[in-house]
Amino acid sequence: MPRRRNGRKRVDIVKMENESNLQVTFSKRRAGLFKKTSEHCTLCGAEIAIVVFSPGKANKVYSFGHPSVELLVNRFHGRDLPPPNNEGRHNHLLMNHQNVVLRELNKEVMNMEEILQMEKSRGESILEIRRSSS
Amino acid sequence: MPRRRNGRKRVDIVKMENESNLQVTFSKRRAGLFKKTSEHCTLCGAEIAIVVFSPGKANKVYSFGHPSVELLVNRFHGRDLPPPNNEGRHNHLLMNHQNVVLRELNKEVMNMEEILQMEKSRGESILEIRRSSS
DNA sequence: ACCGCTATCGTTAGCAC
DNA sequence: TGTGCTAACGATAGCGG
Repeated sequence: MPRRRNGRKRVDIVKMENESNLQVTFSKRRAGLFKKTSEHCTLCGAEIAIVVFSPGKANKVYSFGHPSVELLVNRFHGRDLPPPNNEGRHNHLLMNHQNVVLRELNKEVMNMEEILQMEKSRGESILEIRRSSS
Repeated sequence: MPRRRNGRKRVDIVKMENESNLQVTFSKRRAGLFKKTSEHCTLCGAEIAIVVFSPGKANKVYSFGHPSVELLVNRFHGRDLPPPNNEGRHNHLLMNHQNVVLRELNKEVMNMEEILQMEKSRGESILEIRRSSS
């Protein structure tokens, strides 16, 4: 007789509290994430770099990149890496780049605010329809 | 009368040949990948940077990073950024400030992503209710 | 090109070991 | 802690608009 199990339940996307569950979930989902990343590369011919730091004290690093993390990160920066010994120059370039990122993030926030507004009114209009058709 | 559709079929993980299908799949799977990445961050408190270049001529770049792609990539390279001279120190302080701003902005984006998701599923559940009550 | 739909496939939470 | 299982959940291929 096959023993009935409960199976999985929905899980809210909020920080997990239970430490040991968190570890298990971190491992499982990290594996899934890397698999999906690799599939995305192969299926679509996309070039992807991903770097994951584990939570907590361990703070181990896991990475995957095709063709390579370095190459893609350099291309992301739109330049070759500066010589690591020239600190001032390095920081200046980084700061310039951070300004760009800041600008882009701000744009992102603005876009999302717009989308959110649209979603809200969509929901409300549906409520309107329900109300008026009841 | 509800028309029966075929639904999805298994798909081998090999480079897709059909260009237009590839574009669609790239968009859909990229969205899924970023969602999973963001969920991994939130659920497990992991720190993740991901950079995706679209295939073909367009070669657009999509990225997500928490706290930020820069910070994580720098940590990945094993070089923290503390220069000791005055100018460097000045820049360093500025950069710390910018990192704080980046973190805040990223949090904002993530919060909004969450809210947006909730709004979306709210809309969908309302649609469900409408469907089942009609 | 983009969005909505849904049958089907793929991922994973909760257990048991 | 790690491996294996499976019901249930979530992602998405194939269509239609």
